[in-house]
Amino acid sequence: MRNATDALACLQENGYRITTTRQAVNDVLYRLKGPFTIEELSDALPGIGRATAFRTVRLFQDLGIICRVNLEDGSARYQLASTGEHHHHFICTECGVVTEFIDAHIDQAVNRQAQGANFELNAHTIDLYGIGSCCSKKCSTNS
Amino acid sequence: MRNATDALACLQENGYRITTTRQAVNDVLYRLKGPFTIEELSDALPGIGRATAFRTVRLFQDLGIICRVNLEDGSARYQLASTGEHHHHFICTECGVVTEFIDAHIDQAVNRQAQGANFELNAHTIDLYGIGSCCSKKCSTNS
DNA sequence: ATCCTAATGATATCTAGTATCAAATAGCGT
DNA sequence: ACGCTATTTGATACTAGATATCATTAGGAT
Repeated sequence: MRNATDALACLQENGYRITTTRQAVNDVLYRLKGPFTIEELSDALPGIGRATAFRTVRLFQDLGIICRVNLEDGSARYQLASTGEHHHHFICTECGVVTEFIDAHIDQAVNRQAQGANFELNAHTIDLYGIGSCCSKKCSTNS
Repeated sequence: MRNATDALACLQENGYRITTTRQAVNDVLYRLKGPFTIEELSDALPGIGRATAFRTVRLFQDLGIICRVNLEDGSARYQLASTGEHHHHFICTECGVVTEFIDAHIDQAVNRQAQGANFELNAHTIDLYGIGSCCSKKCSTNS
């Protein structure tokens, strides 16, 4: 899911209408880039109702255009699925920025653990919380 | 945190009073065993107010007596922290049972990944979703 | 251009969780 | 055992995040 038009094509392919609302949401997605709450998205789209913001986010999520990030406290953020692929998250607890990463070693270790426990693995989430490079400069005095 | 009385001792050690309410909550915790929502806990304790159920769960969580499990959909469940230690979760998407596990290999890989990305890691959560041994027998026909 | 269905927005509602505050009570000193 | 005081509790109201309802709007096939 690279280009802004891909999302629209994806809508069409799946039998959903390309409405001005969905185009507007899509535009904002590609402008925001970072993780956003639905409130933020809704604020960025004054003409669009809250319910529709939620509906559209859910639709885009179902279509794999955006992915949900669960924060430590249970609150949700969303962002463009930069890769449609499987990935994990660095979540900066200072500024909330979420960075995706892929790590084959971790995935291997996870798969081995699941096999060893006779667990039929369908999905897994790995979220790392801490201070990212985005904020570490400011925090050079801690610990 | 093995015995039901340990939780009460833990309360006392931390300067919290051992009230009948907290004892009742503690009893239910040890009876429920599996992961529960606060509503379920509240239902199991008719005499105890909703607000107190939430308060007590939070307190027990802060004391490490129970741990919070974030489900895929963002909803929260709680269960006895079988180890006070760092651990991860197998979450059975059939029956909702959560099993804890410890895996040094995964933790190592996570730490390496964080170091490589110049990310000051404070915490991480790893949740595996799939069919556990609790349910795999019933599902022997799938895939 | 017309028509039908999907999508939208306003609103009400729901759920999870927190704040408030008066009443109850744990547990201390005596 | 008794009383005192700070902690805890329950009822209630409230907030935030999200969904249901439903009349209106608009996409897009014809």
